Amino acid sequence: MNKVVVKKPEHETIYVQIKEMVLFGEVVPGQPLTIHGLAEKIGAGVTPVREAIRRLTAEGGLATLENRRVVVPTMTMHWLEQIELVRLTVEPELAEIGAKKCGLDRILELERLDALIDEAIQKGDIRGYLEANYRFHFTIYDAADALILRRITESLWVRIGPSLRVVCGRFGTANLTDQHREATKGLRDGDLEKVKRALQEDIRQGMEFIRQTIEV
Amino acid sequence: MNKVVVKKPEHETIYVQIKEMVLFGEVVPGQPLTIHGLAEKIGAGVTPVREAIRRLTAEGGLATLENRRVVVPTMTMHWLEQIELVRLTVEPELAEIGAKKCGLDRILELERLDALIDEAIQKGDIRGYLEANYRFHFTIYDAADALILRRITESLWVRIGPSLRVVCGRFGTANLTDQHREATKGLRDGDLEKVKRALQEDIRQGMEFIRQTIEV
DNA sequence: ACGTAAATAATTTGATCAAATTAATTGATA
DNA sequence: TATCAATTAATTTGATCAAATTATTTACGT
Repeated sequence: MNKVVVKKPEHETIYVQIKEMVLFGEVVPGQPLTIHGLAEKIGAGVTPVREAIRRLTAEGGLATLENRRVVVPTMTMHWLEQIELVRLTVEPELAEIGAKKCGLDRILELERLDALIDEAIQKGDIRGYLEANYRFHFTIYDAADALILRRITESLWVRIGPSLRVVCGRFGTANLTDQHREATKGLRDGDLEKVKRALQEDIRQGMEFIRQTIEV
Repeated sequence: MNKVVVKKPEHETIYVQIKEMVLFGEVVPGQPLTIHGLAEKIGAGVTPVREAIRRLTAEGGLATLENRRVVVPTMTMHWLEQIELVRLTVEPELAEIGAKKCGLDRILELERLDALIDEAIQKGDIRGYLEANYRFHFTIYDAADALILRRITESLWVRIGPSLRVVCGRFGTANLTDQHREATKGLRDGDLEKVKRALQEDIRQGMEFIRQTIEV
């Protein structure tokens, strides 16, 4: 009867917290972060915070300068192209595999998230939009049960999170086009190609938005 | 005149050390690693070792079990397919971009490494082969100057390092086919397509070897 | 005012240790 | 012998602090 509760180490939960700060636009490109600052904000010691930072840095969500300072990386055109290349390879693949395995419960969850996205767009709730959007995508991807592709994708999302926040601030949530309805319909109808195309289009549009916020 | 020497933090150098243990076959799939064990072996405190482990774990070179134990992951067929998919997308791309930018100095370096590879194969020097092979590939990739693709590729290589060591042990270095000569020739002649094809073939063969070591 | 060096402050870094967690061992019981 | 609980050992984890490193400010001279 034991092991019902597996208490996770603190560096694990801290990692998730900081990752969500990055993913959901609570930090801004170029923003410096200090270990003590994060530890205090989160209410934890510096040791587990350091472990969490190293982990997120390895995934590209943060970067350490030569000076040992930790910052939120700023997107460059060069990076954007690389990210788009891999996203367009991996995510439609993940979506196709995942769509095949999506049970009704997951489809219902996706429709719920779809509604959340619309609601957030209506309200202009940037954080809400970013979170629901993330959960929508990764609910499909998780169904694929493809750990490696999933982790690569996650490492690309932590890189674009802060930029998406800038996009929302610049253009407003109202202008965000929405391929989620198409994807959900494709799932309902078992039309895998439609799901795949919707995701491809979603990625292309998202990256294009970011491209427009990069000053030359 | 200062900043001539930027002293790197210990967790950085420890990270490199452990990564090379993984990349160059000094650890074996499934092998458990302890923080204290590594700290003692390396001659360092546990704190920087922990940071290094989190980083390498984020890249897939190590894995932490539910029990908080750190192990070298064992390859599965499922993972192999995902890794092959991404490798075949990213590495030929990196090779093509890199080949364009390869100066003579780099080509000479590649020919030197090519000779080292042959030598290691002759001697049956597994560690030497793995290291020279790694440096050969990443000398081309580094020329591409594409950070994101480079880091994705590195994260795939730390995943296959321990398996390659098994391959060498099983089949012997003598049976390793060698596409490096082809790639080098292509570089000399400015034949980018040849470089790309050689890399593709190299990847396919390497992954096929690993496939044969996975018990069903 | 301008640059530069010294002094101060802020931050990161690494060692240490007690507490928490997990693994291995022992011993008792059936 | 096998099983299970209790005990012991091993390991991870997180807080703390001094030292090292880097950033900022101050003081000084031109």
